[in-house]
Amino acid sequence: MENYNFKAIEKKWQDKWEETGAFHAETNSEKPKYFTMIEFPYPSGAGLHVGHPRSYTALDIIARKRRMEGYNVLYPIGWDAFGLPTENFAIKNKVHPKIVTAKNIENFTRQLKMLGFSFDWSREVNTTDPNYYKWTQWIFLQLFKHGLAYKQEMPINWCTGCKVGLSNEEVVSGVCERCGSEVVQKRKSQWMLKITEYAQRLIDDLDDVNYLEKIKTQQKNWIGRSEGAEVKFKLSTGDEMVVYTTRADTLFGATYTVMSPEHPLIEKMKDSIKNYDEVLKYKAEAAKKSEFERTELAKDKTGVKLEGIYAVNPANGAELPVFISDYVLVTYGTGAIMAVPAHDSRDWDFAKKFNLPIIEVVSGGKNVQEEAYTDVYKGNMVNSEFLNGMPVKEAIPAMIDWLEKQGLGERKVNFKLRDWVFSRQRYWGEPIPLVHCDKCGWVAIPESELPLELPEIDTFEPGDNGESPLAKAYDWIETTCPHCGGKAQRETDTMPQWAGSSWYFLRYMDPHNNDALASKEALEYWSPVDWYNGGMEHTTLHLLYSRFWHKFLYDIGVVPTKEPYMKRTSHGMILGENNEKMSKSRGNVVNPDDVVNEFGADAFRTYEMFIGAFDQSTPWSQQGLKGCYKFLERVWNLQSIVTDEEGYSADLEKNMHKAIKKVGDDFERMKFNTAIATMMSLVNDFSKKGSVTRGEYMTLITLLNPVAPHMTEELWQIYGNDGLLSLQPWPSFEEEKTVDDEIEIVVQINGKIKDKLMIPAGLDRNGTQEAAMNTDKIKGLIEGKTVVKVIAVPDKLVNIVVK
RNA sequence: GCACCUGUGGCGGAAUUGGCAGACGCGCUAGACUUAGGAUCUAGUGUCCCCGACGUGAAGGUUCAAGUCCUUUCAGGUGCACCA
Repeated sequence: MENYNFKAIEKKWQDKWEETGAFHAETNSEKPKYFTMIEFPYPSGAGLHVGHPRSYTALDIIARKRRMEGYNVLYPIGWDAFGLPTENFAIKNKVHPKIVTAKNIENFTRQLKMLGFSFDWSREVNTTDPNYYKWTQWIFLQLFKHGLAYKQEMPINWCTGCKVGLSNEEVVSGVCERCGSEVVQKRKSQWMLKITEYAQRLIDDLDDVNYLEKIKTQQKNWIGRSEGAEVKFKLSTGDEMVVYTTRADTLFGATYTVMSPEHPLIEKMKDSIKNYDEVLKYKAEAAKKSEFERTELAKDKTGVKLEGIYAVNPANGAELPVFISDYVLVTYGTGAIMAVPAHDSRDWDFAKKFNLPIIEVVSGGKNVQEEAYTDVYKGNMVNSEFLNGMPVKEAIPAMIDWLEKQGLGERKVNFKLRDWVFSRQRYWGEPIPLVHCDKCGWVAIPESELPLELPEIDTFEPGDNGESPLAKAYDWIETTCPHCGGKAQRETDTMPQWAGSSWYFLRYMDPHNNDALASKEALEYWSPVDWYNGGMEHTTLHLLYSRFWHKFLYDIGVVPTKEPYMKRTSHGMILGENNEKMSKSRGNVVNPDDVVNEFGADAFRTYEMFIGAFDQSTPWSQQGLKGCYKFLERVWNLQSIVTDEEGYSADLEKNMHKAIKKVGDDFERMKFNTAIATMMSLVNDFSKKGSVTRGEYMTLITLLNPVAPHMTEELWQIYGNDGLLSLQPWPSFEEEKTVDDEIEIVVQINGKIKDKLMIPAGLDRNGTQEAAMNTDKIKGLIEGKTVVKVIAVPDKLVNIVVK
C-alpha cells in the first residue's frame, strides 16, 4: 500500500475528468434533468475566499449524488465580472478593466479547478463578454419596448473626492468608503425599471417555490405590502390633500397633518402660506441632508407649520394645522399623512416637540400623554362617535367603508418597494443600448446592432459633473437616430452589476447560442433551476431582481416558467479563527491555495462540509482541518485490512444499510457535517473490528465520493474497478435492514432514568410495558409505591408514574 | 426602533417527530510504540461532596416526559431603516 499522496492523486483525476468530459451536461438527454446552481463569483483580485467553496462544495455534493442517481446534471460556472472594484483598480493602475478581469478570471479558474468541482466548464459564461451582454442588452430593450424602462431625475451618492457616483454600500457614515471625502446627494436623470408593477406577483408566486422560510420573509418585507386607505382632506385654500393611512380607525384622533417637504401642493399654495420663506428654507435644508443624516436624526423631529392654512378632518370637521417635515417621505404613499400622536410613535415624538394635542381614540394602553399606544390587537375605540366600542380590527374596515360611502376616501394597497435605479455613471458595465434624438426622444437601437460594445477608451475616470466616463468617447456617442436618420447621441450610462446576474442561469442552458439568449428547446428542457444556493446577503436584491426579469420574460413568451428558481437555500459565513469576519485588515484570512497545498483539495472540501451547520456562520479552525485530513488518511489506510469478501459482513450489515440511508438523507437536508460524522463512525467500526470487506469498503468510498472525489476515485481504481467512480450508481439500502432486531429502551420512574434494557424491536405497547416492569431493579424501586400511570412508547421508553 | 436568526462541555457542533442531552471531530489526560514526537495506536474526558444528584443564556408555564412547545426576559448576529 502506498502512502496517501494527495498531490499526485488530485491532479491525475482532475485531468481524467476533463479528458473524458465526465461532467458535461447534455441538452435533451434521455435521463431526467437536474439543474443545480451556485451564485457565480465576482472574480476579484484577492482570489478565492474560503467562503466560496462552502457553497460550491455543498452543491457539488448534490450534483455528484444526482449524477450517481441517474440524472443528467447541469452544474455550471461563470463570472459576474462587471463591477466597481475592477474599475477602481483599472483607474488606479491605468490598466484596462478587460485585462484586469481576464487575469482575475484566470486565477479563479485555476483555484476552482484545483478543488475538483464537477462544473461543466464547457458552459462557462462571462457577463463582460460581448456575446453575453448582447443578451443583457436585448432584455433591456424588451423592457424598454414594453414601457418598463423610463428616465427620471433621481439623487445619487456623489463622492466629492473621487468624483464618482457611489452605491449605498460604499457610503459609510456619510463619507466615501475609500477616500473619506464627503458624500453629497446629486440629482441625475437615471434609467429606472418598473419592478413595482410586479410587486404583487413577486409576493404571490413565493407560494409556488421552495425557498427557506426566512428568505421568503425577507422578500416579503422588502416588497413591504400594506393595506390601508387614501383619505381626502380639504384644505382652507380649497385644495385637496390626500393622505395614506393604515389606521383609518384613528381618524378621530388626528390632531394635525404633515406633508413631505417635496410635496407639490406646497408650491401650488405658496401665495396662501404666510411663512413661505421659512418653508423654502426648510425645504432647502432637507434637500441638503443626505439619506444618512435623515435617518440618523430619526428621533429628533423637525418641521415647519404652514401658517395661514388648515386642513379639515373629514370625519368630524375639525380644523387641523398643516406641517411640513422630513419624517414624511415623498416617495411613499401620497407624501402626506394624517398624524395621530396618541397611536403612532413618530407622530407622538413630533407632537411633543411642537406641543400639539394628543387625543386617545383606542383604549387599552397606558396614558397616551406618556407614550403612544400602537397595538392593533387589543383595545377598543373611544372618542370616535360611530366607532366607539369596536375593536381596532373591526374599526379599520368600518371606517374605510364609511369614507368610501361618503366619497371621502378609498381602500388602497401600497408597497415599500421602489422602482429599480438602473443607471450607473461608470465605464465597466453594459452600455445601455439607446440613443437620444432631439426629434424622436429616446430610441432603441436595432436588435441587429447588438451587442453595443463598450468603446475603447484610455481613461476610465468619470467626469467632474458625475457623467459616465463614456461621455468622453465622442466618436462613439455621436450616431444617427434609427428612427428618423437624424443626428442622435448614445446613452452614456451603463447598467448596474445586478443586470448580468439577473438572467445568467438562462444562458447556462445554451451558452453559445448566437440567435437567442438560449434556444426554446434548451429553455424548455432545463427550466427551472432545481436548486440554487447562495449567500444570505443576496437573498433580497439579487433574488428579487432576477425574479422580476424572469417574470417579464415569461410574460413576453421567452421563458416557459413563472419562477426562475424552484428551491433556494443559503449558507452561513466562514469566520476567521478569532470568530471575526475574515479580512486582510484583521489578519485572519485563510488562503485556499495554502490549505490545498498542505492538506489537499479533498481534505479542504471535507473540512468545509464538516466545519459546522451549513446554514450557520462558524469560525475556521486549522485543528479541525487537520482532523478531517486524518479521517481521509484513515480511510486510505483501511486498505491494509480489506478482505476479499464482496458483500457486507454479518455483524456490520445493519450499520452499512443505516449509513447509506443516513448519508443520503443528510446530503439532501444539507446536514453535511452529520453525514461525514456517520462515515467517520463507520471507519471507527472497521478499525475496531480490524477488518473490512471489499464490499463494505467500496460502499464507503462511494458514499464519500461526492465529498472527497479524488481520493475515492483512486481507491476505486486500485481495487480494479472499471470506469469512473463519479459515474457509478449511488448505493442502495434496504429499509428493513436499517432497523435493529433488538433495541435498548429506557425505563423511567417519574421521568428519571432508572434502568435500561434490551427488548425485541417492534414490540407493542403492552409487551414493552411488561418487559420494563419486570426487571429486578424496577420491581425493587416500585415496591411499596402506588403505580399511578405507565406510559410506554414502543422502541423508545417506559415511564412509570408512582406515588 | 422594526423584522428575522442564534444561544447546548474547554472549542466546532449532534439530538429529522416532545421520549437516553453532549453523536462525530478538535483539544486535554494517561498508556503503548519510539533515539525523538507537533507522527501513529489504545483508553478516558459535561459538572458536583462521584452512592446519587445537577445540567441546553435567565425566569416562569404546559406535559407522565421539554434543548425541542407557550409566556416574559437577557445576550449576540444579520437585514431594513421615520414606509404612516
